[in-house]
Amino acid sequence: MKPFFIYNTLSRSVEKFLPQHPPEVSLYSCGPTVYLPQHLGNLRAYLCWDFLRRALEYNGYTVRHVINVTDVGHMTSDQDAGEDKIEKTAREQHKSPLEVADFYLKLFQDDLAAIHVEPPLVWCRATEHIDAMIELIERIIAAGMAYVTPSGVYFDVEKYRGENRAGRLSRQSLDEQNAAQRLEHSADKKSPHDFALWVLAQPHHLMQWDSPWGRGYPGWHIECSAMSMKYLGETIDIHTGGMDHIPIHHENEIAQSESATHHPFVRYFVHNAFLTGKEGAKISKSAGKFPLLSDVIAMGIDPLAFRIFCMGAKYRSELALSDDGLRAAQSNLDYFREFARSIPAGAVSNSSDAEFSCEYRERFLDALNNDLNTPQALAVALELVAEAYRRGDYNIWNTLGAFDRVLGLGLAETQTAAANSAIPVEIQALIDARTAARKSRDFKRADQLRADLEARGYEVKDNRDGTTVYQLRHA
RNA sequence: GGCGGCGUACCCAAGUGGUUAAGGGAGAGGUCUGCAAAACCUCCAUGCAUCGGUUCGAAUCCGAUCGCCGCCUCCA
Repeated sequence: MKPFFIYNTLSRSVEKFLPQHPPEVSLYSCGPTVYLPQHLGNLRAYLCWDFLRRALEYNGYTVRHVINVTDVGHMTSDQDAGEDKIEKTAREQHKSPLEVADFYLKLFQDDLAAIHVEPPLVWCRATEHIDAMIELIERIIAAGMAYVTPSGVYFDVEKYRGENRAGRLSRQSLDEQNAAQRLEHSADKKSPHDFALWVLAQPHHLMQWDSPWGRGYPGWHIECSAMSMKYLGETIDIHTGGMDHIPIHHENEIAQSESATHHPFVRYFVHNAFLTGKEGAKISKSAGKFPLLSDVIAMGIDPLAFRIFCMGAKYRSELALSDDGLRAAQSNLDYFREFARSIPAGAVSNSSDAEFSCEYRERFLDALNNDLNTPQALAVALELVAEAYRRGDYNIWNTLGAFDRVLGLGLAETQTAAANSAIPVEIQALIDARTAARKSRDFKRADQLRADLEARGYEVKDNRDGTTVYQLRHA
C-alpha cells in the first residue's frame, strides 16, 4: 500500500497521512450557512473534499464524513448589532428561519447530487445540537477558559494566549491582528479577541434556547467543535474548510475544543483555495452577485463538466472560472462518455484488462497520493482512453471503472444505458431507409434522414467498417 | 500597516533542483468518410513576469523589482 500525502495547514507542509485508527478515517467538513444558494465557489470546495474522500477510499480507507449545516448563529458583519444571516433572509422573504434553512439546504444537496458529490454519513444541523453545544461550553467554563457576562459567554483568548497556543494555524500573533473595531457592541468582553460561545440578551432574535446562563443562542464557532466531537470523537483525523477560515473560525475551534478536552482537536487541517470569478475577482455572497450551478447549466454545460473543470486544478490553487474552461471540461466529459457508449460488449465483460493499463493505474494512484493532484489524475485517465483508441484495444474497462470511483462521472451507468437503449420501430425504419439511400448513393435523402433522426434525439454515425451506430444523446 | 498567496503557450492548468517543461481546450495540417461525426496522427513555450545570485545544473532555491490577488470584518 502506497502512502497518501496531504498538505497540513498546521505544519505548513505536505505530510504522510496516518489516521488514528486505520482503516477508518474521520473527516469533518465545515458546511455552509444556508441563507442563500451556494455559489460555484462553495460547490468547488465540496468537490475538493469529495475528491479527497474518494481518493482515501481508493486507497482502501473507510471514510466517516460529516458535514455540518449552519442554521443559526452566523452573524452578518453590519456595524450595528449584526443580524443572524438566516433570520435576515427570513425577514426579507417572510418565512420562518426553519423554512429558509430547509429550502436552501435542499437546494444545496440537489446541487451536490448533480455534481456527484457523495452524501456524507451525517448532515448535522446546528439547531439540532444545542444540547451538545451547551455541554461543551460548560466544559470550557469548567476548565476556566470562558467567562459569563450579561451579554453572553465569551471565550477567554488572553488566558488561552497565556498558554502560548494561539495563532498556530494562521501564524499571526494576536497583536498583529487589528481587532480594534470588534469591541464596539460587546463591552462585556475582557479582550477584543474574545469570541462568543453563547449570546444572551438579544430579545429580537427569533431563534432562542434556554441555557444555564439564560435564553439565547450559540456563537458561530462552537457548533463545529460540538458536532465534530459528537460524531467523530474528540480528536478527528481531517478537518476541511476554505482558506478564509484559517485565521478566525478554525483558530477559534481549536482554542475552544482543546481547552475543553486537553488533547488535539484535529490532526490534519486541509484548506481549499478559492474559485475566482471571471475577472479574477473573488466570488463571495456578501458581494452580491455570484454564479450558480444553474448558470452553468443554462450555458449548455453539464454539471459533471463542472466537476471535471474543478478536477483540472489542485485544491490548493486558485481556479479561474471561465467559459472556455467549462467548455474544455465539457469536451473531456463527452470524450469519456463517447468511449463508454461505444466500447464493445466484449471489452466490458472482460475481467482482465490489457497489459498497458497497469502503468496508468500506477500513475493514477501516484497522482492522487501526491497531495491530491487531481489534474494529473485526470490527465492519466484521458491518456488511458486515448491509448486504448490508438491501439484499438478497448480492454481497459476495469481500470477506467476504478478511476471513475474517483472521477465520479458515472461512466458505468452511461455504458449500461447505451447498451440497453432499445431502438423504437419507427426509428429503426428511418435508419433502414437511410442505409438504403446511402447504398443507392442518394446522399441528399440520406442526409435528410440523418437530420430527421437527430431531431428525434438519435445520433447517426458511420463507422469505418461501414456499419452505422445510433445512440441516444446525452445518455 | 500586518499576514499570506500568485505570475508557466491564445485560454485553463500540472510540474518546486537534473533526460525532449504533463494534460485539456482553441487553432493549423493530415488519415478515415459520399459528406459529416467520432477517433487517431502531425504541428503549436530553446522557454516558465523582469533582473541579479547560489549551483556542475533552476521554471523549481535566495535577493531585488514590477504586476495581480486574498486575509486581518461575514464568506468555501
